[in-house]
Amino acid sequence: MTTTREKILATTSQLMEAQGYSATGLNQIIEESGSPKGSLYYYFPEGKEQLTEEAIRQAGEMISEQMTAMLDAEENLAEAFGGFVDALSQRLLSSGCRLGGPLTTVALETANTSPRVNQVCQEMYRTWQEIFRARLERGGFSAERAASLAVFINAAIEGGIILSRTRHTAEPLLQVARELRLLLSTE
Amino acid sequence: MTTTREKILATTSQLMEAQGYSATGLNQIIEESGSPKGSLYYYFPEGKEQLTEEAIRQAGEMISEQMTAMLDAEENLAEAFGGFVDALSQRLLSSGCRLGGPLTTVALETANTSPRVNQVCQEMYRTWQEIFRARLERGGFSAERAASLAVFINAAIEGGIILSRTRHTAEPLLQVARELRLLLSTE
DNA sequence: GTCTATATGCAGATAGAC
DNA sequence: GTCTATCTGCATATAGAC
Repeated sequence: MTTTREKILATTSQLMEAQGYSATGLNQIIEESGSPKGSLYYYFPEGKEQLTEEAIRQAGEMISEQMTAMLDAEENLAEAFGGFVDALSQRLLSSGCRLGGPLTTVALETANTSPRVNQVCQEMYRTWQEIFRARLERGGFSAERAASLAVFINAAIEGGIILSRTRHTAEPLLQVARELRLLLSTE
Repeated sequence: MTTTREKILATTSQLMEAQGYSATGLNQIIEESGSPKGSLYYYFPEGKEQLTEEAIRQAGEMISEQMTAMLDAEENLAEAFGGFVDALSQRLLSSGCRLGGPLTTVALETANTSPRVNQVCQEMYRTWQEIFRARLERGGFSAERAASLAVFINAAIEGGIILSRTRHTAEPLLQVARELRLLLSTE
């Protein structure tokens, strides 16, 4: 069952992923989700920031789950990460290079303007890095190396998303996948 | 001599780097630059998109020059790239983690909404990657490996900027610098 | 829970005086 | 070249009926 509240949240994260925070209006969210217009402030009385916070958290946690599942399913370390980034670029490609990174744009836009949204973005990035770190340590890296590499991998992926979305091709992100495979198999 | 036109351009790229495209209003640009209000549409008759295009190009080319200079000045390959990223994080830090990457935010925001701005962002990223590629080839990498690594390095840097701005610390970008040093000295 | 109507403000852009 | 005034539209948010 999909409640009105859930439809609003799903539409919000999708639109914000594609357009960013400022460019996404509440009217557009209502319209696109086909939700009753009066419901938005009923479910999210604190307005756009509250709505965004919840949407970002939900989208971030969905990625976390997919990430954990994929990294655990593959025994080989390099292939585990390579495969995960391949999956991301698949998602990017099948959306016409519009979707890619539910946090990326919003995190940048709100870093210095909305403490509330910034907080949840920090939290999500930390969660992802922790998942990476744990998998790297399990794959044989020392605690220290794993922690540093986790941040680096996170950065490479986010940057790959920027380049792919700007160039309207999955190629940059696929190159990131290839380089990560090399990096993790040689070390 | 700083003309009115130049002041408007400089203020635009600075504000957009910190706040993004949508969040930066023309009124704010006028106000902050201390420019005569009537001048904006005199110098940039095609409006916000034209202004942004020129501001992004100017800022991107400034980075290109600094990049070329720094990469050429250091003989050791790993240190050349490491030092350049260190310099970026220095810039980020001294702006209170607000500035960092004149393209990053704007490139994401306008990727699917303004062909004109998107075009110049693509152009600038290509230019940077070409500079990286040439330096990597000069440092001993094959043509093919250099091209692929150049994109990867570009991605890691842009992603490091996202993480640093989100977390309000230079640390992530500094970690990128460290990992790049490792990557380029072992291969 | 959902509706309509609306308050309020700022956005980008334009016109015309000087 | 610069200024002021203004058009038009959409943004977030709120009030109150049903």
